[in-house]
Amino acid sequence: MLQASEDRADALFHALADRTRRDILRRVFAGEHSVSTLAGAYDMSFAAVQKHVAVLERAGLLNKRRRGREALASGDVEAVRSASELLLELEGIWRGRIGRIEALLDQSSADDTRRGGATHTEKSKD
Amino acid sequence: MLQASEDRADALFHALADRTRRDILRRVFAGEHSVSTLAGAYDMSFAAVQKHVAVLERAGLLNKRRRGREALASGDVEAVRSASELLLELEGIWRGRIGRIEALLDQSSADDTRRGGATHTEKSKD
DNA sequence: GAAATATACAACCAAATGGTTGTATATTCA
DNA sequence: TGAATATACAACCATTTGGTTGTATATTTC
Repeated sequence: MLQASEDRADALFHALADRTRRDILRRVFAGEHSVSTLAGAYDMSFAAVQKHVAVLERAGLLNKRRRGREALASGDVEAVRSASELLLELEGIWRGRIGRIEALLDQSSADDTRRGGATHTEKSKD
Repeated sequence: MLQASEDRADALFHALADRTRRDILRRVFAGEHSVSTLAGAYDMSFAAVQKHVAVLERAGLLNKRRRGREALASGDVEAVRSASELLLELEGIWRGRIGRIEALLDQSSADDTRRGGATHTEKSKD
């Protein structure tokens, strides 16, 4: 489906909407950290932190690589840039790669929310 | 990090993490819309859309003004800018990491005695 | 004044979220 | 080899979320 783009936006912003996850992001953007190391930084169980890391990974905000028994996580700056572009797109500012996203959103918001989405590419049919 | 600041970030990203709310935002950034008009655009109850508008309003992403019996909503660019800055902060941390890596690579040939500091404003390579 | 319209909000419900503990499976180390 | 470590994941639980319907209150409009 073409709503994949909206699914991705949902996942991105949802992942960012938690302070623990944002803090994890700051750490993994500064450098690689194992899940254990990250878990040690918070007052919650290892499993809880592991779930936060999984949410971030599913949103594409971090990548994991394996080194022996540990999983090293590092931030993916491309996903952050995607989020930034989505914000610009909301304001109605279209530039760079956003033009490509536009075509997708144009259709997907019409499908997802019925009755045509709020695209700024005037298709006026009010 | 003040908790109020994190609360605000939570609210901002949470509000953005729903496709209906993002679609509402696109509309109210394009121009003022009454809650009724917005509600008419989606396949859900008026109350549901009203709640979405309330979430966006609490996050500061839109403002409402009263005109007679209707409430006109319009987007607040400042809130979107706040969200953008939060994302830029992450990118900035990432740039710092890249800067440190480059500094280390430089050092490996120079065999300098001095260890690099945490924050380097290095050239970005996009 | 009565009816229609626009908003607000409470109460309710199913599903998702953020946490927990427990178990299983690799991998490293003594 | 056996113990400790690192990860993964299932099952469970309380709270939040996104939707519903119903009711109340202004404001237009007829």
